[in-house]
Amino acid sequence: MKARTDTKEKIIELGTALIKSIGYPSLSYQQISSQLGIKNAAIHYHYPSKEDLGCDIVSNEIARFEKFISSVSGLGPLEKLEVFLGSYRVHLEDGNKICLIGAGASDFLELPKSMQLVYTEYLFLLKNWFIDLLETGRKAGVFHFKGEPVNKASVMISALAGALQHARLIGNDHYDAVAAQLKEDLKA
Amino acid sequence: MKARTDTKEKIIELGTALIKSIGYPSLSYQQISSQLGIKNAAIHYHYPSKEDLGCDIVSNEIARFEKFISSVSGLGPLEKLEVFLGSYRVHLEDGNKICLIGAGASDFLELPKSMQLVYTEYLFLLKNWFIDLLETGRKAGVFHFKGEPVNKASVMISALAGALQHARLIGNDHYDAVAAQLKEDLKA
DNA sequence: TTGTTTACTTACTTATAAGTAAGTAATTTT
DNA sequence: AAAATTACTTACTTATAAGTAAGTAAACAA
Repeated sequence: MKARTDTKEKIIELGTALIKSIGYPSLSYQQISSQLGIKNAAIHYHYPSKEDLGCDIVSNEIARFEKFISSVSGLGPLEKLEVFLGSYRVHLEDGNKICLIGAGASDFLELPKSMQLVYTEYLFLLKNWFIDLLETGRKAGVFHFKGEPVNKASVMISALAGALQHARLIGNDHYDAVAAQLKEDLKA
Repeated sequence: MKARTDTKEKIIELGTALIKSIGYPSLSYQQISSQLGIKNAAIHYHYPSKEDLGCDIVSNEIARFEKFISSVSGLGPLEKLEVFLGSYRVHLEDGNKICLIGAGASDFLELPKSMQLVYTEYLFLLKNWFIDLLETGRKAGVFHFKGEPVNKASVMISALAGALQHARLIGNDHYDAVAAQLKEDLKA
């Protein structure tokens, strides 16, 4: 097996899971290589530096989110929100992970500039999608809230990211309570 | 200077700031000792292991929060909320720190059991204070919201913790937008 | 079928981390 | 004044981290 492998994809997949579990600074080539049954240098072959790997992990997650956006583009505001909430909740059952943005944000000051830039791009993308969702939903009479969509969107994305984290300390019910209250608050 | 020093207090203070900046796993004895002008072993004298230091930092923050609770006990619900929001916002101006619970939560799976337990105790304390605040405020007709106080409190503490983190990526305005919207949502 | 590229492994370097043992000087206690 | 305690420093150990240089075997291209 010297050509055509899926090692690079496996590195990204496992690297993503590890950052969501333990964060970028605690992520080591050792953990990836041992779990994939390869050597450290094999990772360096695909990603010369840890920074390269980190950037590709975030970029990959952006691409996945863009696919998500397309895939729900035909749905109504309420259904879009439900799908998003569901995909977000998966983190909890999958080893009490947190979302990638939350993980990147709490390690932000330790990240290389290149990673910071990609993370910022990712959060803007997410926030804008949410703003549009709330704006469209309100115009359609599906969502009800005070103030500007941008401010409500800010509350919702930060509450969901924070809830995943807090759930680690006090249990998954905390996340469900947050998600339920956010939906309740959007009703008439 | 061989007796009666305030080195231990300085270690706690700087250690707290460093955890809020870069997180517990990235915190090193080296950074503390160099900034305080002492040697690594001096920290080990006061805190034999990093785990001891970590636990004391969180315990110390709990004690500080308990003092905060007492200090605002005479205020009305709205004033209590304002003081809390203000003290929370300080993190932003102070080198884009995040709150200690948020920092601990995102590194939770890397922490020793002893630290996890103290963090859990801290979050329960904070959440319960918030629940009581919302419950009292609603009975007094100051706050208005749907659902149970516990759920609204969950949203608010997670939104604020998440907002401090997200502000690192997209600017401090994000936190202010979250704080403003949360207050707006509590009005009649 | 020879040469080149791909996808690695082996073996190494350098840096930094937590932690420890032994020594020391000032202070405090007896 | 002597003994003990406090608050360190010096010097060391062990572990783990990212990263690199050189070698190798399979696949593919010419």
